[in-house]
Amino acid sequence: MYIEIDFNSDEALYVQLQNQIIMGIAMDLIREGDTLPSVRQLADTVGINMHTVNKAYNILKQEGFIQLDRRRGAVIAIDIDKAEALLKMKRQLKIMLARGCCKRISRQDVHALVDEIFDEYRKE
Amino acid sequence: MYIEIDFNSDEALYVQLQNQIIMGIAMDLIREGDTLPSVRQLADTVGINMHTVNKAYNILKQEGFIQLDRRRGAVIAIDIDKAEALLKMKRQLKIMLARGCCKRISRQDVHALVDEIFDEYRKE
DNA sequence: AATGTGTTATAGTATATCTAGCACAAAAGA
DNA sequence: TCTTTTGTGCTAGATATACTATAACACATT
Repeated sequence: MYIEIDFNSDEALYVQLQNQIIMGIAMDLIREGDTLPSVRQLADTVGINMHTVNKAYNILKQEGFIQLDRRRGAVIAIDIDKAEALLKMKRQLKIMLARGCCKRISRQDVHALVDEIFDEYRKE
Repeated sequence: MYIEIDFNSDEALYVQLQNQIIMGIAMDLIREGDTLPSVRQLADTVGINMHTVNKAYNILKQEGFIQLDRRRGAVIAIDIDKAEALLKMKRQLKIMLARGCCKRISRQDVHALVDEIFDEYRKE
């Protein structure tokens, strides 16, 4: 699994790390039980500071995507709190759809986008 | 149209202003041609600094939701660049759906959420 | 004993956010 | 005309966040 960082992005580095890892899980590039690189190793290969990686890992742990262990390092371990996840998604969708609505994006447009993206993710 | 600010939120004040105004447009509480309060007036009623309101207005202008005029103030004027809006939405959806996918949120769950939210917005 | 984990502490720099005050020109109202 | 209000531009300071840099710690593995 390759992780690419855009230093010119306005997104914080640790957020970019989070997103890449989460998308890696969704696309099945890494699975439950797989280990991520150590904080020092990932920091080296990406070219950023150890603490920035550590911050990303800690948030991922807090959000229930990985577990951190002194022996094994960072391990993919999804804590499925679907109700909580749905609430968060709804909050985000509310403002995203408001923006789209103003720009005349239809309900069908959104459904199409969702389907298109979902096709790249988990094949269940 | 009422605007409420949560000072305990982790969201920046100017972002909260943006979102409230955009949702106001989506819910048809304010329409094309309507004017928003002046920066000083809104700042007073909300209890924040003038420049914070000014920042929100300027971003809204840049994103094509309002026009700023010295005579009329801030006027709702949607610049419909649907293609651009779709691109932005897709970028956001990509990471949002990845998170949901990891938490076992199904395609149908998302469609239901989208419909539920859309019902509160523009009746076309 | 050496190495590799995550973890914590401290410090420094840079950027973002919010507030405050001032000045100016254009527009509106009395 | 006079006054007020408007958006705009500018500077400045306070606070928080982001990122980097070192260093050290506790634990497990080799």
